[in-house]
Amino acid sequence: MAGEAVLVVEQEEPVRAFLEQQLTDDGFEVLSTDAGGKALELVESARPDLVLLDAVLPDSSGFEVCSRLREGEPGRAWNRDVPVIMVSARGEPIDRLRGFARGCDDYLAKPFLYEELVARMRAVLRRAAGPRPATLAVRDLSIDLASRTVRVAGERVQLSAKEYALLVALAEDPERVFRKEELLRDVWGFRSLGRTRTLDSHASRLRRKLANGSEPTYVLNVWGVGYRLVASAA
Amino acid sequence: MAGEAVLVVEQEEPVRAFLEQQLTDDGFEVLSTDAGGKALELVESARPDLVLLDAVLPDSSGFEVCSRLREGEPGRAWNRDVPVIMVSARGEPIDRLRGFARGCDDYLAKPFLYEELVARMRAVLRRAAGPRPATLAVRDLSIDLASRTVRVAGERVQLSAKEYALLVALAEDPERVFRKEELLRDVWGFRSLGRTRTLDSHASRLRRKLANGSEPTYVLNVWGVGYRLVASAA
DNA sequence: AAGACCGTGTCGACGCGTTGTGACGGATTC
DNA sequence: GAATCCGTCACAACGCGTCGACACGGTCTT
Repeated sequence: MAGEAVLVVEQEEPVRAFLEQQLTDDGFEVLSTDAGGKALELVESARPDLVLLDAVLPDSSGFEVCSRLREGEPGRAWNRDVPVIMVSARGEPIDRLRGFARGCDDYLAKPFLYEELVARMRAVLRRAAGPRPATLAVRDLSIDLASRTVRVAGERVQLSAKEYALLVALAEDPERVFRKEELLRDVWGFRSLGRTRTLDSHASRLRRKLANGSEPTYVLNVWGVGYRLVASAA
Repeated sequence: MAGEAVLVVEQEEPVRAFLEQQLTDDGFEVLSTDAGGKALELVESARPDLVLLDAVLPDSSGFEVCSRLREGEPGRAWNRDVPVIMVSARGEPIDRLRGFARGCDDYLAKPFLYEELVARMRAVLRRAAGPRPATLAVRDLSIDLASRTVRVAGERVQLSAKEYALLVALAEDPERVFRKEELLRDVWGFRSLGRTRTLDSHASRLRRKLANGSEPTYVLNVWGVGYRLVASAA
C-alpha cells in the first residue's frame, strides 16, 4: 500500500544511497543490492514491482542479469514479467544501451536527472499495471503503440516524439482530466511547473494536427487545471 | 471535515506550542503531550487520526512508543492502525530503517519546514483514508472526480474551477454544515474570513447552475454559519 | 563540412473566461 | 425595528490559454 516496491541494483554506493533516500521519500518501498547474483535471488524472494538495473556490476553485467531474468528459470515465473529499467554506465551514450539491452522496458543514461528517472518509473509501472492493449482508440483516433502510428479517420498523422508522448499520456485514460503538473512530469520528467509554455505549445500543435475537418477537437483544455482527451462523440 | 485530530507528542515546549498554534490555524484538532506514557493513553482515549511523534522523549524514546503502538495491547485495536509520523532529533540524520521497522508511516528531520510537515501529514492521512471513490453522488447530482464532470439528472453542467472545488468540498460530506472559514480554507487556501463576499458569490453561482427545474436547491445556506449540500429527497 | 531541415522550448500579443468586490435589497434573528 | 447576514447583479481586473514567431541545437543530406 505504501507505494510500489523497487529493487535497486547498483554498484556505486553513493548512488545507491541517494536513490534509496529519494525513492523512499517519493513513496516507494526500496530494496537494494550491489551485485547481480543477489539481484536475481531478491527478485524471486521479494517480488518487487520494478527493477532498476545498472549496466555495470561487480560480478556480471546488468545486461546479463536482464537476460537471465527474461529467460526465466523453472519455477521462477515472476522473473519474466517484472519490469526492468536499465541505467547505462557513466559517460556511455544511450545508443549502446539500445544495442545491448534486450527485454528491458526502458533505459536511462548516467548521469540522469532524478526527476526523469521517477517519471520513467511511473510510466513503466503504469504500463505494467495491466496488460496494455496494442492499440489505443478514441472515436476516430487510433494509436498503434508498437509502430507508434497515429491515425485520424484512417488518415495517418505524423507526430513528433513529444507530441506522440503527450497524446499517449492523455489517451491512456480518455476523458480523465490531467493536471498540467502531471503531464509535465510524465512526458517531460519535470518535477514542477515553472513558468513554462512548453506544454501549452505542444498541446496546441497536437490539437491542430489532430484536427480533422469540423469535428470537435480531441485535445481539450480544462480551465485552470489541465487537459483531457474528449471521447464523447457529441 | 472539521479537521482531523492530531496528537502531538513533543518534549520541547516551544516547538509543541508552535505546532499547536499553527496546526489549529490550519484546521486540525490538536491534542498534545510531552511524554511517551501519556501518549499511549491518549491514543487510546482520544483516538486521534494521526500521531506526530518526536524521537526524543523524557520517559521513553519515540521509537519505543511507536513499537508499543504497533504491537497493540489486548483490547486496544486502535493503536495498531493509527498513522504515525516520526520526527528525528535536531541535527540527527534520519534513521529510516529504524523507524520504518517500527511501523511508522513517515519521517521528518528537525529542523523541518512547517509546510513540509503539513504536506506529509496530508499525504499520510490521505493514504490512511483509503482510495477515494471515483464518483460522488447526491440525489440527482453526480460528480465524476476523474473527468471533473458534474451532472444533474443526467444533464451535464459546466462549472468553473472554483465552483467545482466548492461543490466537491461540500459533496464529500453531504448534509454536514461547513463553516465559512472551513470552506475558504479548503477551497481558497485562506486562513481567515475577512469581509469577503467571495464565498457567497460563488455559492450563489453554483446554486443557480445546479438548479434544475423546481427541485429544492442543492446548495443551502445555514444562517450565521455556512453552507451545506442537501441530500434529503424531500 | 556546410547547409537545410525538423523538433523543441520560449516569448509575447491577443482574447476570453473567471473571479473578487461593492452595492442594494430582501431575509433572518433578537 | 434594528442589526446582521445573505442573495444577486454588474463590472473591472486579472489570470489563463492560444497560437504565431523565433532561436537554438541536433540530424540528415549532399
